[in-house]
Order: sequence, then structure tokens, then C-alpha cells
Amino acid sequence: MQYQAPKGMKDVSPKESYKWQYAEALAREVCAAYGFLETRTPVLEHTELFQRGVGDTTDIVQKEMYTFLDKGGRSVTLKPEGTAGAVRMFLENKLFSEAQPTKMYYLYCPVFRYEKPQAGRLREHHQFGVEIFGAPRASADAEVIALACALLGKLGVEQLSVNINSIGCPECRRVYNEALRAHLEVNYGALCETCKTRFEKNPLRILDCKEERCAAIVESAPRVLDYLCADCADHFAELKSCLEALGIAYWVDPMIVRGLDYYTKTVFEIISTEGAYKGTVCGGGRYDKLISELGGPEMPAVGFGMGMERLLLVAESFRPIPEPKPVDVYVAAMGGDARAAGLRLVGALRDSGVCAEFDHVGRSFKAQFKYADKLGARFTAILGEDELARGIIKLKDMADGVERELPLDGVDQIKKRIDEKN
RNA sequence: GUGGGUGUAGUUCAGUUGGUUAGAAUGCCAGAUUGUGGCUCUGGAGGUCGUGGGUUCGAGACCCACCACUCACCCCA
Repeated sequence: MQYQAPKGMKDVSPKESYKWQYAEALAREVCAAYGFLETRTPVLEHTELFQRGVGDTTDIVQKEMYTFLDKGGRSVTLKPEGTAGAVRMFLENKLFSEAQPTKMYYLYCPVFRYEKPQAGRLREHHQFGVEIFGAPRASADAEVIALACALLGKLGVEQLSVNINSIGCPECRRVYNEALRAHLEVNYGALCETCKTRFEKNPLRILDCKEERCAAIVESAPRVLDYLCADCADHFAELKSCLEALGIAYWVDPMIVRGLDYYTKTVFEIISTEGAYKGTVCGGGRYDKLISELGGPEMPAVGFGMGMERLLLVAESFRPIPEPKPVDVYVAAMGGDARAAGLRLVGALRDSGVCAEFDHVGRSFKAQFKYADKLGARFTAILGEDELARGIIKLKDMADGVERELPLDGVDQIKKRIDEKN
């Protein structure tokens, strides 16, 4: 094979695009019901945006970004996640001066991370994400969680677990970090190498470590939830009661910390617990400091990102995605004049909203029938010299083989027969 | 970045200790039916055996390197 897509990048072929369109249509439906509007931002942003927004210490920024110099010598980066670009758009368009909150979503947003690809994790993937800016109350956190659950429900994903946690604001986190360090210090020698470097920079991340020895140490560590300040504790309590009000079952998982530095207070993950693909489908949280960190006003924010490739894997492990409707009528014409008449018929049918197909290969009648069958055509309109001379077509019902003569210009009658069938 | 597995037709795969012209199924095209699909039968097209080197009289098979895919780890969606 001479050319292939770059490593970790995958095509969506015409045969499978219906799956994406199905999920996208449902996502738009849910977003509309929840009052979110779509935003579209560039695939590229200035590198500083992510260094500042995602966090210099994260693995994403340190080693996973597609960063390069453009012809003007500026360092630009393919989006490694969706939020920073949305915030930049919000600020650049001065949307903060409108009535708040601003609720928006993005669909099929390509994001890039340079890492070794594996199941459900490519170098390029596409995100569905939502953000609410300017909404301090926990009902907003609950709303984005509810939105995610609603979409998953519509896709047939029933077995899921909503895991929530709070990592507090910078103030209570500082207190907690000290307590955590004090606990970890005793066992410092036993930590894995990466965790030793995390110890100074970001001890919270050690909670997330999958190394057995680290997990053992962390087990007895103090919990963030016990160190929340009054404001953050209230917020978390409010979140729980909002979720209860919305009828969303949840688990509090104090080990969720998320990989991005910008989170404050609420963090959450939605995990598929059954089916062929188990794992996180949706992750998000609150990031009250990010907008000001990127040069905007002090304004709270909450949102989530959902990898669409993974979403489709999960959805399909529960229930097949419905295939699009097949061709309504295949027009099989043979002979020069008949083909011309057939083309006119196809055009007229299409104008009236019928999905009509025509032969562009030069197949025999027989082969055209075969092909019509392959396309799943409900009807085949037969138009040969005889029919043309009589000004009719024979409309064959492919399911029972019954043919019926209809006038060649009888688009309405053909359409009526098709509508009866649908 | 670390460690495993796998690369043979469009696809899924056989291919014996290294031995003639690399096979099957499926899909595609055509014919049987000169104007009628699905079922059946017959035929056809389709392969630089991932790439490059090496061992050998002889390599799809053995050795080395590279590339790709894939799974796990790290991390994360």
C-alpha cells in the first residue's frame, strides 16, 4: 500500500458515516433541548494558549502536542482538547459582556495528541463537548452531567456509572496538598519514579497513579473531600442534591482528579460498566479560574468532553446503530432514448424528494437488477424500448416481484406507491 | 516512551522439516436466463506473499533491520 493515513488517524468511510451522523443528530437534539448553541473554532491555536490553559506540567503539554512553526515563525498547536479554544473564542468575541450564562457545544471537534495509539484511543479523535460559562451554581454542573446522560441514554447506553468528586478551589487545595504531602512524605521512598516528581509539582496526581505500591500508599491518605472550604463543601452538597432532583444516580469517587490542571471544585467521569467496551466515555468538571487565567474576567465555568470514536464504540456495544434508509427506486433504462427518458424520470423523482438511482456503468438489464437489489432498492422502474414507445414504466416491487404499469410522467403516482411502502 | 502479538487476493484466512506455476471461502465481474434481482451452477479478473538486506542450489516460510497494524503499560477521552 503506497499511501496510508498518518499513524493513529482513521478515515470514516461512506459506509459507516451514518453512525456518526446518527450520534451527531442525537447530540444536536439533546443540546437544543438543554439550550446549548453550537460553536466552531479553529483546529489550530497559538501554542501559548494551551501552555497557559491546559497547564505546563501536564503530560499533554509536555510531550503530546502537535506543535510546529507556521511560515511566519509563530508556534502553533493542533488542539489537544476542546476547552481552551472555546474559552479563547468566548474572550475574543467578548461574549462575557452579554447576559450570562453562555451555554455552547461543539461536535466533531478534531483534537490531537501525539501518543501511541491503542483501542479507542487514536492520535486524532473527535470530541463532543459542552461548556457553560458564567454559571457559579452547582445546578450548572448537574445540567452538563444530565445532558451527557441524556445523550448516552438516547444512544442506548443504559449501564453507566456517574462518578463525581470535588477537588476544591486553590485555597482549600493548598491546605489539602500540605496534608497529602505530609502523609506521602513518610512513604516517599516507596513511591514510583513519576510520583516522586509529582510530589513537588502536583501531589494530587499521585492519587491517580496505577502503580500498586503508590495505590497502597494512597489508600490511607487523607481525602480531598474532608479538606474542602465551606464554599466548596456547599457547592459539592448542592451538586449532589441537584443530581438527586434530576433523578441521576451517582457515586462519589474521591480518587478522581482528572488530567488537566485547570479543574476546580467538581470533577466527574461517566463510565460505561457493561458491554464490549467498558471505560470512561465522558469526563469533565468545573474550571472557575481558567477564563481569568487566559486574560478574561473572573468567571466560573463548567463543561465536559466526550470522545466520539469511543462514544460510538460504547453505543454499538449496547445496540446497533440504525442503518439509513435504502434507495427508494432504481431506474433501469436500456437504449439511448430510454436512458434519456430515464434520466428525466430520475431527476423528477429526486426533485420530489424520492431517493432515486440510475445506471452510470452501462450494465445490462440483468446486472442492473442485481445492483438494484444490492442497493436495497424498494422498487425498480423498468424503462426499455417497449415501455418508452408506450409512454409507461413498469414499477417492480422488489420485495414480492409484482410489476405494475404506470405512466412515464406519473411521478406523483410513483411517489404514492413508494410512500405506501415506507 | 516501554513491552508483547501480527503482516499472504478487496475482505477473512490456509499454506506441512525450506522444494514445481501460492490456495480456499467470501466479495467483485460475466455467463447459464440475447428484457428481470435474491437461490443454484459455471467461468473470469484480482497477489511486487509489508519493505530492504542476508542465509541457501532453492525463501511466503529461516536470520537481521526497518515500516505498518494491533494489544497492554505510562497517561488519558
